[in-house]
Amino acid sequence: MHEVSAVETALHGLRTLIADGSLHPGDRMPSEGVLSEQLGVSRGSIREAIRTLSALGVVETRRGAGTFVGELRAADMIRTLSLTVGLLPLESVLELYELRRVLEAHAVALSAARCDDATLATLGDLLDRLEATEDVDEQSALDHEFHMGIVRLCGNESLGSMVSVLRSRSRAYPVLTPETKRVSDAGHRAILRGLTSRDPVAASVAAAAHVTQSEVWLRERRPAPEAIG
Amino acid sequence: MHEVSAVETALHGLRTLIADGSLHPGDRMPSEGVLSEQLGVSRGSIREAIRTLSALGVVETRRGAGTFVGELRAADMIRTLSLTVGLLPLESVLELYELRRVLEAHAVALSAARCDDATLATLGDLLDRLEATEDVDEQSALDHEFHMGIVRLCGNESLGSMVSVLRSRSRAYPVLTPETKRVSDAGHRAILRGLTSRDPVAASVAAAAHVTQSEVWLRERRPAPEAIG
DNA sequence: GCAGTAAAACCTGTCCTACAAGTATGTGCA
DNA sequence: TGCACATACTTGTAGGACAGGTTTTACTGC
Repeated sequence: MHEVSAVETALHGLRTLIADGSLHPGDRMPSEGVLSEQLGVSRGSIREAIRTLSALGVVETRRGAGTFVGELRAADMIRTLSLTVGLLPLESVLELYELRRVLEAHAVALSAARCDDATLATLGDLLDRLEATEDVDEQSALDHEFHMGIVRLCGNESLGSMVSVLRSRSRAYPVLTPETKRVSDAGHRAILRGLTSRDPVAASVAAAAHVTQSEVWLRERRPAPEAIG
Repeated sequence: MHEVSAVETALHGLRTLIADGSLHPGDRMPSEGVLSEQLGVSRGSIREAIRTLSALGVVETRRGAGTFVGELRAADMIRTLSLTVGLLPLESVLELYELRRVLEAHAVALSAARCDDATLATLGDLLDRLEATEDVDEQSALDHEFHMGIVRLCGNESLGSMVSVLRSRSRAYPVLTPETKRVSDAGHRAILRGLTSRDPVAASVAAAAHVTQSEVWLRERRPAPEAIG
């Protein structure tokens, strides 16, 4: 057998502190110096373990104040994927379109049963502006706002977070041209009609078709990706 | 504005090396000492940045040999979530059941159109053994093997990885009793029938029902979770 | 007594050095 | 050619030191 590394020891210790209820969401963890002594590893190893948990959305460190246990919500942990999806090759992005299609369609179906008139009006305004503008950046921003505004209504934060991650990567590829934009605009209206008539199936089908259309455009054109902020 | 931290500098530098094509999947990265000099930060900061990327499944470190760029597949990055789902409270787990139901049902539908007779025979053997044994640990292992054996066939690694993550957490809750196991066994047979008849809809519906059944049992009993390895 | 301020204690962020331990490389001998 | 060994290189870990934040404490002036 091979020796257990110091960082693994630290990681296990920190995980246990959270898992066994010694630390609750929002609590401040013991300082790095104290943890170093308690777990019997150097402060550097403690810091590397904390970095790992921080990258995964489990803890959050504030300089000078301490390291705090996160809210331990699934949405937060899923969100951490957004830092890495930007490194995936086009092949993987196309693979993720299948996840996005299924999840976004489901989310829209849920939202169709929950949205109110005020929200529908807001979404309609977004589409009006989206159809009016010719600025590509503004189009992308409005498109994202429209879709995420719907997904946020679905009542499942994890689902919304996952869709957000999947969408963030797709946004890096500019597939909208004057011609494709007309089709895209029509797709948006179809989704909104489904929501307005509180028809989950119609809205869901329209969303799935919309995602699939984007995927087809991406497969056809395979443009170079733009950097993600 | 606030100064950019050293670790952020290192993280950005490493990310750029991968994103701009200087480093390809499988390549060995420059040593920590070289990176430290090139990016102008200490070796400790380089190590923390590498830890972050390692936690997110982007790079892989082998002691004495070096740090290597991962395969940059979405499935690998999704898999990193499995280290943290064990920390989620029951409330979040129930939220994730919705994702699992949608994704697993979709995966099973895809598998129904792709599976061959040999695989079906293997899956049938698994169910025979699952129905025969009374050992809880073996039941859990066989159940997992059956489900993942199906999901792996779906042809989308990301989807399979995501379902695997979602299932790993559910497995920590022992909801199987002699009574519920009979229902569970029947559910497994229904899924297998759908696969055998190459009927994606039947298989998908059976899978969704199976997941929902597990969720209902969990909501009713709310047992204490068992530690995940 | 109270408010405000200054000091002290504390915490994370960073860099440095040193060494242990694992891996790959190259060299020389048989 | 093939094997054994020494060497260089790489990651893993520990410890010390200080900078730059935040929180707490204590003190001063009113």
